[in-house]
Amino acid sequence: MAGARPSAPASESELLARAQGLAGRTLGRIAAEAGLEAPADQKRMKGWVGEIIEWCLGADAAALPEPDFRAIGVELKTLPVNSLGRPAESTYVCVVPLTGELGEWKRSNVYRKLARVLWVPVEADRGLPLRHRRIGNAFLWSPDVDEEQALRTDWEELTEMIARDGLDRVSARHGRCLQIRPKAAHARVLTRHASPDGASIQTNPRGFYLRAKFTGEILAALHAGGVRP
DNA sequence: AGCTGATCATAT
DNA sequence: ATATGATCAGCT
Repeated sequence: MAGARPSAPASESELLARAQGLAGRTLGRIAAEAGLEAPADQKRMKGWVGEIIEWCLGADAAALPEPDFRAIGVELKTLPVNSLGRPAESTYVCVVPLTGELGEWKRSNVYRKLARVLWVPVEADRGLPLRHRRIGNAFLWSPDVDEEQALRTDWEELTEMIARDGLDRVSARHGRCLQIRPKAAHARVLTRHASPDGASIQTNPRGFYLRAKFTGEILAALHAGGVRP
């Protein structure tokens, strides 16, 4: 790498200022500053956008089950947006725990991951090469009361459904803002899961995802001048 | 066009 | 295999 990785930000305002400093720049440009080149094969480097932004901002918890910015407890999420500025994809949150207790909402990984998020919109039209994609205006977010209620309701319903009917009865069609979808290298990857009757079975790992409709509403509230906590 | 199920890269 | 980072691809 040509450039040195920035140190971790010491505060939310420092992180936000850094992230907003990326607005309008292309991924090719910030990659060059890190001594990298944007991959030509964007179909294979699915996580590259998130990783380069993490690098630029000094995230220090990569590949750990913790917030990206450990000291200040902030999670970084890039938000792929189309030419209209609307989210083009769902947002992965975390894996669905398949063993152990159900727990309660406020102790769930979903709640903890989403408690404080730095959203970084990035252009993501499929025909646009990675190096030409521009970064948008980053913003800090926590769920407001309505959003948290909606997330909590989905989480509790999905969790109860798994316990009552089994994971294999839960599809991506369930959940208004939070959904469950496969999360693995491929469909043959299996992990252990306790079925409702107590038997241990093998199943494809799943993840919690935010629907694009939900993240789109977060963006819309911003543009409407909504005040956020 | 939107959505669901499947998939790709990397680190531990 | 499990977790991180996500987007792809095909069907409705």
